[in-house]
Amino acid sequence: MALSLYNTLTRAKAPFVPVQPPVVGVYLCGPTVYSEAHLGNARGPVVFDVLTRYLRHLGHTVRYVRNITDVGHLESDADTGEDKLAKAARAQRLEPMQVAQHFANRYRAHMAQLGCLPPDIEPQASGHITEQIGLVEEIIANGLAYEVNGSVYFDVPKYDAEHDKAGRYGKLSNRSIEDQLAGTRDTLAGQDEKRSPLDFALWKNASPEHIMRWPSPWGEGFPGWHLECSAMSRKYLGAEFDIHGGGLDLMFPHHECEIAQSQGSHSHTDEARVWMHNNMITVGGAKMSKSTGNFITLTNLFVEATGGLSQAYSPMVVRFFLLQAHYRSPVDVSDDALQAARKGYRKLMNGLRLLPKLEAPAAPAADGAPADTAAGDAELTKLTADLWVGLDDDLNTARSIAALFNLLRKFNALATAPAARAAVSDAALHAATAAYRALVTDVLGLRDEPRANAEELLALTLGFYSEAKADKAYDKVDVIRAALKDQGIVIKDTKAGVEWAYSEE
RNA sequence: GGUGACGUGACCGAGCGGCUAGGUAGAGGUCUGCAAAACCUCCUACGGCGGUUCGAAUCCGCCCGUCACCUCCA
Repeated sequence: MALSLYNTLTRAKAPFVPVQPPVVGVYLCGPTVYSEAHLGNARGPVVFDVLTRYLRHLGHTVRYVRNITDVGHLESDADTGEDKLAKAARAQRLEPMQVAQHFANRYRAHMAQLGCLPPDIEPQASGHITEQIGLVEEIIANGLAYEVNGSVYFDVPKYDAEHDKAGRYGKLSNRSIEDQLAGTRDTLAGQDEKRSPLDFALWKNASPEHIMRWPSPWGEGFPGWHLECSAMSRKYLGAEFDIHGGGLDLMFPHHECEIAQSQGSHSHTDEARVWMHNNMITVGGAKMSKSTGNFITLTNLFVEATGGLSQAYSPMVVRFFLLQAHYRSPVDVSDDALQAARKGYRKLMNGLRLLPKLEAPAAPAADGAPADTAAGDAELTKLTADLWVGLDDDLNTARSIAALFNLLRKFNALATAPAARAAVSDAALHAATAAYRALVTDVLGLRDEPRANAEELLALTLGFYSEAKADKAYDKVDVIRAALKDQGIVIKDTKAGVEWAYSEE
């Protein structure tokens, strides 16, 4: 079976076929780095981390691009038109880039904790002003944008009329411009400069107090809301690449505008063949969102009981929790759900620890006769094949995880019952253990999080050492000394008692 | 108002017309110095009302309820 993905553009699942095999280009809309990331911000990166891992597992060469937005988006409710980064910078008396760097560092650290491999390219909007200006010029050259007072706007109605065939404005989110005109609010600053309320800014003129500004053919200003992703994805992945991802809340207007910019530039493409959108994380049934204050930051979640939860939850538990649901379903966070995820995750890790034991060759039968393993092997092979069915079906990690538990039950039975072990061949079992390990660690990206405290284990060992010494059981004493020395630890018998130090050898 | 989701057993969560989802919790059992883990068995389901069909959690209609987007947002 082959990988199928749900494409928002077509509203259907289709087998995934690379535009230019063997390379697969994947772009994920990254964070705006002006504040702490919350749990909701983690879902997309985790989902697309699994996607890129799985594509690589399938043999594709992936170029995974995830941007950092460090050119602040405008605050919707700020009458000054101040952007988020500038606002955060002013509040903390810092350079905007200092704010961006700080939160970008924290974001990367959090993503690493969550087991997300770093993207291959992590472009920053501020480093691609030239490309963005170039894109605006292309759109102007095509007659689909106009300048007013140093700002440039995309002409949505004109674009929509001209692109009847290539795809009207609203093709991604399934909206018509008529509907949108009926429901438009006109509260945004600079609205009066637009020819149509649907038009969106490609370039904004910077007011004198605006700190983040760059020179352009239209004067000093800063790029529009949606421009960076179009410019940077094209630079690093080409005018038409494979997969563009992001949260469902980015579908409109962000991704819709990206497509319009791409179609309206010299690219004339939908930017990506496949558009994928992960659903939202909710708390108490309501979407997690910075602006409403309804969120749990990753920092808090990882280290303390927060947001009504009974305890902190480790990054791997959180990752497992997210993957236990399908990415297009909403996920509600609750203490009960996280508790269940914690136990399930540990069960899976115990399975990982069981594998080496299973990989030992089967003991030969007492009578020397070869065992009949046909039935046992068939069952094992079926359980193993089932592991990938879910992932192939639009990255249904929930189903693959269910299959893992089914295989794990079999593993546990084999590990405790010699008769059952004899009923399967080494080859079939090895294939199964290899698949389990590959799915858990390589594709789902779940790793063991040791919970034991090394210092406490050491203290326990030193207790046994002291007892053995008191008993003059020097054979035990020597064993403990030697074992700890292998770990780089030396035991020191001092007048004050037993102590330890790092071996300096 | 427009667009789009969703409502599954105590909790979470798969399911895309017939065939065990899975995890957690609960009950009983095997094992066990105690305990844990593991294994076996069991227990609560498909919001409501109609319709299509030999057969529906799964398709259609209506109703009730929840949510998201239409403004920055993963």
